[in-house]
Amino acid sequence: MTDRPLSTKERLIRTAAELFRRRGYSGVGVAEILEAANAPKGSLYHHFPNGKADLAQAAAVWSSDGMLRIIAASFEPALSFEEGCRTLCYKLAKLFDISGLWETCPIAGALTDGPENTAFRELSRHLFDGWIAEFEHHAMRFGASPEEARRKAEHFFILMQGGWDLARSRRDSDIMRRLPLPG
Amino acid sequence: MTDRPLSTKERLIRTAAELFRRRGYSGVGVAEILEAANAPKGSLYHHFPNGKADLAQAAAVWSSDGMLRIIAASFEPALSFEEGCRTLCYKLAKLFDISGLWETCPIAGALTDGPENTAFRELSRHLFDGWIAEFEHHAMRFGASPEEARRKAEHFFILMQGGWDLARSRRDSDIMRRLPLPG
DNA sequence: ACAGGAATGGACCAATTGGTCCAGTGTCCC
DNA sequence: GGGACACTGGACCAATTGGTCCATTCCTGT
Repeated sequence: MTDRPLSTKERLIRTAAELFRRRGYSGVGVAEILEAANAPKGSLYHHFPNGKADLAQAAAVWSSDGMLRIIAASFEPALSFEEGCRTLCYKLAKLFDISGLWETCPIAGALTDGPENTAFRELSRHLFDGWIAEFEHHAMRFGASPEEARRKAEHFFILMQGGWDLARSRRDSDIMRRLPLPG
Repeated sequence: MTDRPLSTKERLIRTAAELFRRRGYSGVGVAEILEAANAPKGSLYHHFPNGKADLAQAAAVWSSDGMLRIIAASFEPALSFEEGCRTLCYKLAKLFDISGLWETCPIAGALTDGPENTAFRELSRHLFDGWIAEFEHHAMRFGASPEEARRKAEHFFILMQGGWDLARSRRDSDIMRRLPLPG
C-alpha cells in the first residue's frame, strides 16, 4: 500500500466520496467535508471552481473507477460469468461490512439526490453504463452472444443495485452474498 | 375520485411525499414543502411536533400504503405470481412516466438520505418488509411453499428496487417493463 | 351563546448553508 | 536570486436552514 501523503485535492475527493456515499449529496455540508479532509475552504474552490457540485462529480468518478477495478479483479480470475458475479458480490458484502453497514452505491450517493440536475444524471448514467459495459465484456469473454451479454450485464447490475438497497435497509451484508443470480 | 378538499395535514403529507421522492429528504427544505402545500409554518409544527423528521416518516407511511394498494391491485386478478409481478411492473412504469421520469422508491426518498438515523432506517425496513410480506402472501396463494414464497418475494423486491434505480438513471420506464423476472 | 381546544398565520431566531475574495505562502524553473 | 504561479488560510457574506413562540381565528360540543 502506498502511504505517501495524499494531495489536498485527493483527500477532498476521497472524503467527499465516503461522506456522500453515506448520507447523500444534500445530506453532507461543505464545511463537514472540509473538516474531515483537513482542508481549508480556499483549496476547495481552487481545485473545484464550481464548488460542491464539481467535487461530487469528481467523487463519483473516483468511486466508479474504484468499482471498475473491483469488477475486473472479480471477473478476471473467474471461470464463468456466474462465478465472477458471485465473487464480486462477496467482495461488495465485505466492503459493506467494513463500512459499518451504511454505505450504498457510491454513485447514487454522490449524484442521486440534490437538484434534479441534468449534469448529475447524465454523469451517473455514463458511469453506470461503464460498469454494465464491463460486465458485458466479461460475459462475452465466456462465450455469450452480444445480445445475451447485454441482457446478462443489465440483469446483474439491477440485482446489485437492488441488493444494495435491501442490504442497507436490513443492515445485512448476507443479502449481497445470497443474491439470486440466474443459472 | 373523491375531490373534497384535503385537510392541511393531509396536504402536507402528500406534497412532502412527492417532493422527497424526487429529491430526497435533505434535498427538500421545510419552506418549500410549506409553500407547495400552501400551509403555514405553525400548522406543520402543530401536526408534526418533531417537524421535518415526523413529516418524512408520515410521508413514507402514506406512500407505502399507496404502494400496498397497487401491489394488491396487481396481484389479486392475476393467475400466477409471475403475472402479478409483470402487472405491477407495468403499473410502476406508467407512474414513472407520469412523474416525468424522476421519481424513485418513495421510501428511499423520504428516509434514506439525511442523518444516519436509526428511527428512519427501522421504519424503512419495516415498510419494505410490509411489501415483501405482501409479495410472499401472493406467492403462497399460487401454491409456493413458505420458503419458496419468501425467496421469490425478496427476489422480486430486489429486482424492483434495482430496476427503479436504473430506470431513473436512464430515464427509461421500459426498464421496469422488461425487468428480468424469473420463470 | 359560549367555552375551550384545535388549527392557523406569521414574526422572529440562531445556526448553518454554499460561496467569494484576497493576502499570504510555498515551490518550481529560469 | 527572482519571477511566476499553484496553493493555502481564513475573514467575510447573503441566503437559507429547521425551529420556536404566540396572538388570533376557527370549529366543535353543550
